[in-house]
Amino acid sequence: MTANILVVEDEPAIQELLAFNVTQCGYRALQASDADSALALINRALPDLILLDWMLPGMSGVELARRLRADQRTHNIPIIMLTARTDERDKVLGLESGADDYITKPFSPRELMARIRAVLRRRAPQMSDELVRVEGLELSPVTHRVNASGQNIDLGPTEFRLLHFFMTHVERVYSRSQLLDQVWGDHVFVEERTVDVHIRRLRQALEPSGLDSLVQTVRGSGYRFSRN
Amino acid sequence: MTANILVVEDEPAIQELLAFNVTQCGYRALQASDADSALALINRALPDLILLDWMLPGMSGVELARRLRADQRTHNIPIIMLTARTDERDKVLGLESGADDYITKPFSPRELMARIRAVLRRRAPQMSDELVRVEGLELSPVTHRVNASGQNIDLGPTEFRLLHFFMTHVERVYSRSQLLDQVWGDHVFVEERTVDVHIRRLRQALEPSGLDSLVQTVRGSGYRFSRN
DNA sequence: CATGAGTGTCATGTTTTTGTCACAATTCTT
DNA sequence: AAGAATTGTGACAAAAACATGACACTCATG
Repeated sequence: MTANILVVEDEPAIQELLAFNVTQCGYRALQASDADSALALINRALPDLILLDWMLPGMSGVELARRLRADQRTHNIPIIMLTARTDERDKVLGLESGADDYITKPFSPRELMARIRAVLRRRAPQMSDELVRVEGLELSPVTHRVNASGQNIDLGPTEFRLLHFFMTHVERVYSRSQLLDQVWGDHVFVEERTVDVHIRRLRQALEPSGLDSLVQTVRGSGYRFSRN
Repeated sequence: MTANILVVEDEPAIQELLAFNVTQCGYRALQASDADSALALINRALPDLILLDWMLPGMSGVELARRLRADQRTHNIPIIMLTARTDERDKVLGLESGADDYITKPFSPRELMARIRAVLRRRAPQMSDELVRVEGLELSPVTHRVNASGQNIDLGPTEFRLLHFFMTHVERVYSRSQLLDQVWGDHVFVEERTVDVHIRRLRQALEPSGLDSLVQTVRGSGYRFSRN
């Protein structure tokens, strides 16, 4: 879920600064200090975004950007170009390099982050915003509402995600740790029994509509969402 | 249904490049190289969007933008400002002059297109200047007024845009960053919490009419405008 | 140049959410 | 049936999310 961001910058201090800011914001930072090792890294672990320094030893950032655009696999990885200064000469090159955004040094971390988020958001594939229906239950990711045969049901964020997951994965049994991975995220450290508590809260919320029986416990294995 | 885009740029090479990219993307391109001929063209064939160079011989781009905003008919034509400068003060100026977005040279065609699409998309659902009515609330984009069952409500510019956006996007939940994109513009670097403050100001303004309950907060997700 | 409106940010209150635990209830083993 | 696992429940403290009020800054206007 967290995006991988590749930082390509030859000056160690700036590279570190960039990587720091990136990780600080919850992204994973990959680092390269020249175009060749960047290419190698890109082929190995396709990043979700590339912060690319304009000037690099050997192959320049512009050249690297061109190559990435030429390759089918890397064709639509967004690139944010880092430039030291905006001078006329660079303008012409910049128009064709295929970068998605530019940022000139010196830059503020906030501006950098804003641009990263903006670019990622633009690229973000639209999630399945479809209305999910199961057995008289309707959950709409878009409006963030749940209702059981007309009656509105309100849930806390976690219960909402949990129900959403269940409704899109009916019939199948999930262990507590699987649910933690899927609903909480695979990086969080919480007790497995916490799942029980949220299952209970979900059932409690569904109770007035009588649909709480959809949340079934499979002793020794986990939970399942299903009619029957 | 293809949109007309007016390119106002004095440097012939860049003008051509812009026009080329614009048509390449399926839009119709109109061209002008100074503010006066731009005005003439605008009055003749109202374009759907204007790409406006910051620096122009004679009347500057900023001045032209101001005039367009002052005129009833051109008041809501979206403008994307093209600027060579990158410092914060100019950015603010550009925005307050009424531009919907701006882009600094050097820019890539990709970036330009992304912004054009973004701006057009933003404008599209709002259609014309029709009076918007929701649940006893009336908002008129033309007169820039809001009233709740006869009682006039006055709002600051930001609250007005926020309410306008909400009224034309009822029921759906928007995250703070989405609201920043939609109401502020996706290039503005402001704290996400700023949204909270403006939500509060909007609620405060709606309170006397009791309609403040339409602005709902969805914990962990954002805000929603809706009855219920 | 003072004034007042409009904004963005911050510090501080308030409310909700959440993870954990202790203990009750249930089911399974022997 | 007793004991061992396993799951359900209610309570609670800590954390997170949100609301609110204050303040500084900018800018157009008089």
